[in-house]
Amino acid sequence: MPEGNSNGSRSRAGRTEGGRRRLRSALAVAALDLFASKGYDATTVEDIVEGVGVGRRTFFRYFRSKEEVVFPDHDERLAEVVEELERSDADASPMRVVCRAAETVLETYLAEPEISLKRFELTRQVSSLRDREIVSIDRYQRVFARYLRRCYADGPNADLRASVTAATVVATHNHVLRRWLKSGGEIDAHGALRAALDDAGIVDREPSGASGGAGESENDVVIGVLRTSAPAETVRRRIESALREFPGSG
Amino acid sequence: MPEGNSNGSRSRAGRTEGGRRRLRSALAVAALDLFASKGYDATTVEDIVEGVGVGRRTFFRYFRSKEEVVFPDHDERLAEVVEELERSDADASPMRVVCRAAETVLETYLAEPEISLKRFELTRQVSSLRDREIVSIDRYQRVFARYLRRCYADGPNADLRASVTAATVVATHNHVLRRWLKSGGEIDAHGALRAALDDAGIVDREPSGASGGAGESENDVVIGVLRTSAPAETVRRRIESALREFPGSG
DNA sequence: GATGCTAACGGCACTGCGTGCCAACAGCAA
DNA sequence: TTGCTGTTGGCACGCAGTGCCGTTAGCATC
Repeated sequence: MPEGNSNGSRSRAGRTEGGRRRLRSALAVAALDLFASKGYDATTVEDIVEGVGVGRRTFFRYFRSKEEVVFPDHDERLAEVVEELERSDADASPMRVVCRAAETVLETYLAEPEISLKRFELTRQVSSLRDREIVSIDRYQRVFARYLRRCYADGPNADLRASVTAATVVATHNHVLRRWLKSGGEIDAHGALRAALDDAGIVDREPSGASGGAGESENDVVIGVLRTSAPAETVRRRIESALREFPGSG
Repeated sequence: MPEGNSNGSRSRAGRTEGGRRRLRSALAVAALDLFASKGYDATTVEDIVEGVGVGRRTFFRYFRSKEEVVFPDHDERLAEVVEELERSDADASPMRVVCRAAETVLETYLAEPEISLKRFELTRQVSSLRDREIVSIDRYQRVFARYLRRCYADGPNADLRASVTAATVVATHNHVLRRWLKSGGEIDAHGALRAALDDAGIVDREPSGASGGAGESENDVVIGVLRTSAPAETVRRRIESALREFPGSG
């Protein structure tokens, strides 16, 4: 009789389906409450499960680690982004696709502001959680880079261009997210992201009339930045780099 | 008599100064050897200290954790970069300073190729070590961004520009480092970094004659990239962004 | 040479995370 | 009732990392 539980009444009811998500949620809520009240390090898994009335072993069946309870279903989120990239229109500008994906990521934070803000507070205080978040952000960046690398596959310096572009988009996303978090979720994050992507020199908006063909490009003005004293190779590279921003040329 | 050590003869010699570094090095070597031979996870701290003939407790006096033995004196390296940025010429182009710093970081890898390559092999196999490296790379990026933020302090969008530039430089550095590691340390990493920074559209080279003054800028040609259908605000931003690349205008 | 001080080391015990294993139990089908 | 499956709790275990204390080497001092 392993029912030697000091906790008398517990709904040991069979959780075939919906019960699992309820319990998972209950564990997460209890954990975050404790983390906020007595600190992350001072909170043991024992403390968490005690409040929910469940065994310590069960906790690790719902979360791989104590840290994961702070970033639940992060894998699913990442998988969603991967899927979004994979099913993206092959004709669309890769830059635009990635920017959309960044917007999707931002959306996951905006969808539940109170949780995001609470997590932000936690990650600010606990270094191990901060590190964990850095790692998950890097996962997104990797996924972006992989997608872009495929798009650029035939061009020169595909790998470098993909890495740099992914880094730029992610850095911009993080900048906006940070501002949103620091504002307590007040500012218009979507608008800020659009503006920031624009400021960062990334083409996000679809050109007004054209759909990516080369026919309308006569209206475009190409401007680059270089010195007349620069070597010819540099000039070539810079112009190539500039041309990449136009759809249909990548 | 807690000298109940099964290990009979051990040089319990007094290590006042040089002995510390020797022991630290011996521990690191023993650890890396074991990691390579029987795997990181399968190697316990007990195993490591056993070969060196030292107590388990002592290991943690030399390394804060089992992971740190793979990335020794990473904090010092970071501190060196911070110092390099702080004592940089205030008149120099911030972009150039950061690129130099990235070169310094690359140099720390090139200085001891066999260790870097061994560590690369380890981080490829062990996810926790990979995560750890991602975090330390992010530390550099943060330091770069902080420096650039100060330089851009008076300009518009200083924070965003600093973050994006830092991300770009770091991504470029990582790209080159990765290629160097994958080549087994064969390729010319320095040259590759210069070329990559150039490809990524970053101004690294000092202009041939001028020293950053405005007097010589008549020789410069300003070229940007935008669409004629873009709103006026976008045009203004893009031109501003282009002008930033010239020394004396940031 | 005896004494005291400091720094490093070894060992021990302890906390806490994460895991493997097993018995118990609910739900369902035959 | 019997068998099968999935979930749970408890238990034991390995291991990382820490606090504590006794011991020892090295050095200065009397």
